[in-house]
Amino acid sequence: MNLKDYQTDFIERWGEMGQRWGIGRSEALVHGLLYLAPHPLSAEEIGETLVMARSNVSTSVKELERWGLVYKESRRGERKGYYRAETDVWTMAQRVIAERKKREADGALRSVEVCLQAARDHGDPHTASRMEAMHGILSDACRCADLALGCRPGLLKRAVQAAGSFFHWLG
Amino acid sequence: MNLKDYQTDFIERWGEMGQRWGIGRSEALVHGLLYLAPHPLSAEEIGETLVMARSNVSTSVKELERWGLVYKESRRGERKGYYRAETDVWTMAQRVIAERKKREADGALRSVEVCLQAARDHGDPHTASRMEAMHGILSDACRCADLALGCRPGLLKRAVQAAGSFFHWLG
DNA sequence: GACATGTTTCTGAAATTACAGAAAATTGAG
DNA sequence: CTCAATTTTCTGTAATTTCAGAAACATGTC
Repeated sequence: MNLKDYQTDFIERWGEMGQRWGIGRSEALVHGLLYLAPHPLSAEEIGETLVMARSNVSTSVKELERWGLVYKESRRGERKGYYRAETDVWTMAQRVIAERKKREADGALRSVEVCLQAARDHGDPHTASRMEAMHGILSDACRCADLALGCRPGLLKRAVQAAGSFFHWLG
Repeated sequence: MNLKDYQTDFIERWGEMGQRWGIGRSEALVHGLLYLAPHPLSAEEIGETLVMARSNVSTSVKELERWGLVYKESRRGERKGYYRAETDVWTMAQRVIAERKKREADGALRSVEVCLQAARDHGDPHTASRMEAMHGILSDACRCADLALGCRPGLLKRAVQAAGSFFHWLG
């Protein structure tokens, strides 16, 4: 695929940002390209366009499929796979929230639970109370994330926009 | 400082988790220790307890101070500095939100704005519309974060807990 | 001023991660 | 089944990141 300068620019910046969002650089580049592409692209096209090894493209699209940010399409009479990005940004947001909750909150919550139990068993109220506080906020955050994940993207959008507008209105 | 096994366990798990939250491993270890510690600790005590070079402790506490997760205290008649962690978990949450918004959202928003302008200037409506969608959700997310950052920790707590309870009540 | 204590910056080594290319496996067509 | 087109896994190298220790820098005491 032939990219304009400003598209290349977007994709590269997206690659940078992706790393901060917990997506690998290569994956983010592929995602950026597919997000802009008007048609699904084959692995070969992706690799050529981004000057990236095929193996790397393969790993990246697979990971993006796991996130739910990219879909593979097959065309009859062709064995080549074509990839397209999820283009609904609120659905994308849910996919990212889901993945990050799993990585960042669920694990932490379980760890704190284990340690909290140990602190209680050893009769250490100070340590236990610190851990309780941490446990409390982590489980609140998880419930909040589940709330965002349990609704249709359109509802999430309205909720977030309502909250934002309210804030804007406050000053 | 002498740690119990379950405290060491917590600190190590915290070190692991911290990395996923955008805090370096060493920094997270130091933070975990200070969060559990009943008294402020000196750099030396921190280094000894965690078996970590002084230089590393210095860098870590400085970075944690920058996040607003750790405070330095001086005692009169002593030149040694003592460090204590912020222990209010909702204040901690705000500090983390603030830092991550800065890293993850603000930069992305500016990048997308630049690219969107370029796409419009080149008369490319498809690319522009994709970028507009992305710009929209990023600015909504920023407003939402500002909402969480602009209130006292107690209010944030109530809001998040209310949202969570509502979800819980839904099933 | 000289000295001691505590802190920060610099530097290089070790560990980790990212990725291109090669090799292996899979899949569909005929 | 056989062959060729794709995809995936494996492997070694390059780049990045992390961090201990050394050196430089501050700060306070006498």
